[in-house]
Amino acid sequence: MPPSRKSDGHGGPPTAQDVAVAAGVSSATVSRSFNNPDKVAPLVRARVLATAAALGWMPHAAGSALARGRTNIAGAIIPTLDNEIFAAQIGGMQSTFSARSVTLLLGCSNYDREQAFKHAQAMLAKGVEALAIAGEAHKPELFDMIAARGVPYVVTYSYRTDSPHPCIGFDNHDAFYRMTRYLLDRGHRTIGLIVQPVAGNDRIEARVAGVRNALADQGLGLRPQHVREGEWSIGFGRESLRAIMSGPLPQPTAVICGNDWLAIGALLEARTMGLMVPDDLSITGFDDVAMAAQLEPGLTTMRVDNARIGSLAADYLLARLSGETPSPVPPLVPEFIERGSTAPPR
Amino acid sequence: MPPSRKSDGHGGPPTAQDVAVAAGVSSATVSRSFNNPDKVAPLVRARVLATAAALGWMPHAAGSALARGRTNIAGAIIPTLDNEIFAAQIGGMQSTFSARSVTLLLGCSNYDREQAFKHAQAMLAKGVEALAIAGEAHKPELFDMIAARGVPYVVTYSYRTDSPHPCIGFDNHDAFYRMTRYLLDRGHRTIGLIVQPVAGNDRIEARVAGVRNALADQGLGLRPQHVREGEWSIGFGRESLRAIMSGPLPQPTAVICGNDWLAIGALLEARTMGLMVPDDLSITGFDDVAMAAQLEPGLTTMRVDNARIGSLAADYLLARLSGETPSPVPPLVPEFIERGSTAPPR
DNA sequence: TTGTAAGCGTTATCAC
DNA sequence: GTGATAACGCTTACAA
Repeated sequence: MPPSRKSDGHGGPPTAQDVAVAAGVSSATVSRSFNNPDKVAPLVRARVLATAAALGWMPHAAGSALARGRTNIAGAIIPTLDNEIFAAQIGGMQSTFSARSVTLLLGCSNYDREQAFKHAQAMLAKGVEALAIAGEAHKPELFDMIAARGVPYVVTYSYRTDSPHPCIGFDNHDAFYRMTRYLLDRGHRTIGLIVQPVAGNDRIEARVAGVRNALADQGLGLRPQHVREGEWSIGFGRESLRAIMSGPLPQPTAVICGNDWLAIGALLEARTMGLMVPDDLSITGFDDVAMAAQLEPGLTTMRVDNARIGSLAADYLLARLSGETPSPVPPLVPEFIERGSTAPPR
Repeated sequence: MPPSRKSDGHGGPPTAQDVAVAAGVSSATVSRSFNNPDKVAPLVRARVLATAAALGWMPHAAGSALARGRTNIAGAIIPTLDNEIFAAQIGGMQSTFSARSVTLLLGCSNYDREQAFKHAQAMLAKGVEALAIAGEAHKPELFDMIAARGVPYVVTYSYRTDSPHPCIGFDNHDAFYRMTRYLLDRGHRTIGLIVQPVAGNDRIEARVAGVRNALADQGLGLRPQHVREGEWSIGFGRESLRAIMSGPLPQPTAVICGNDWLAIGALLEARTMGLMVPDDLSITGFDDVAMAAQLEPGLTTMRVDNARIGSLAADYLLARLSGETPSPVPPLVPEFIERGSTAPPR
């Protein structure tokens, strides 16, 4: 039988008080032995530590949170873990926080503002001391609530120079502007676009705007029949490419995809349709998933260090928690990766 | 300026006491208005709710945890979010917990027992009321500690009928036994194996044992030069297949892979080497990732509903928390998916 | 129906 | 160097 059950008078896990009586000291000394080791006689401390270990005591966080006014809990709200970019971000954040013994509360909004708000509320009630939130397309009440509690926060994945929020991420508009410019520079004039749902997703909105603006700068535009919006999946990529390439003329000589999975679908479908990539059609993705380099031809795409976004966010928040006023984190710059799926049009 | 800052006497977020004075009631009534609405006069309650909303009050979880002895926090420990199967599990768990307003604390062990133990310790200190732990290959102290605190827990992903732990997952041994039998039944006699690192991973260990036992039942075995163990990645799959197929004769007519990414690597490398799949070589995977169906030929694999593992685990733990003694959850059965990457040997 | 008051487990401020 | 003791914010008998 484990020593901590029933061996004390009151069931449940042992308290500092239990340790105190067992060690023949006061509960204050128990607390000090752990939090202010220098202020307690070495011998006494050794005894306290030993009995604490014997009883399997660990300080109950709720009590200490109340007394200290600190919880050592941070929260992260992301749309979904199904997307590996968010999974990687959480992984990076988790490990950075964990190194400073901050535990991470996780909430997934499923791209729903209401759920995101609920999670934020629950987390603030749990006393999170810092909050990382993916994207800035949220209910204003969410940010009001955070501000009202004075909890440091960051918005991840978005980055606009004129954003009212501290951002850690990259400029989605700029990334897709660059990608579009790359294609324009190679001579493409008719370009298609396959993207994730725009509604309530400021990152995708920015990407689409980036494409449109790059085209507009050359006096060009997207034809409606060349634009497809839907769930990011290989399947939707395939279906969209077929729709675009079997629609009315003129057909695009290049298709920009909102992420690699859409692009991989497009690439595979192009192959199925007997189109030569990149000669008949250039295709670009985003994220540089492992598969992007393995296809034949390889996928031209852009890479972002997602885990780094997470750890940068954690670093920033940790700095805020230690009272510092960290300088704004400069935007990450997605790395352009040119592979075989792009070329000048025939 | 938000109403909750400085408008009260003491800085920081408003407390139930602040709401109480503002509404002209006692703090007990504030608490009741939220937790026992029937026990308070409708008019008073309305007033309390209104002022609480006006002040932006929400109960501080640490206080209520202390008073109630309940935290409404659960913890999950997984190896890594980089693997989509764990990400999916956490997603399912998160959403089920969240529907019952339990928030989820996340810890990633990076396949390191020590880290897993540390996370468990930190989580217990935070007062998690339930714990889900991936796999059962952990320090015994971890389970002792959990038992000492009387916290309900489940082991996910593993399933052995004789496990001392409540398990929610599938029988890894059985799954790979079946897969091997499938190949044997089709006439394969020399089979290769490419798997993830076995050390400290009971699931992979079980998979390897499943393959070996199915072979042994036919008086066969794995030749050392046909077995490769390393990080799961397309790259390692490629490299391993090349090593196996360019090694000494006899070469295997089928290669079993520990997951789909290894198998996809093997498939691509086989193509590069000019081997015909499935005629020259059969290849199998595990997980049924989206890409598995898209390759040419499609990958024969097995599918597990990972999100379901997460939500079943959450359901089980929630039941335990409401004092029930849920009957053991039967093992999930991975669905066998036959595609073009397997055939009888030439 | 409502208020009073006693905890919950910890830490911090005092005295000693 | 150590021990009382008073918070911390909330819930819940128990009284009124």
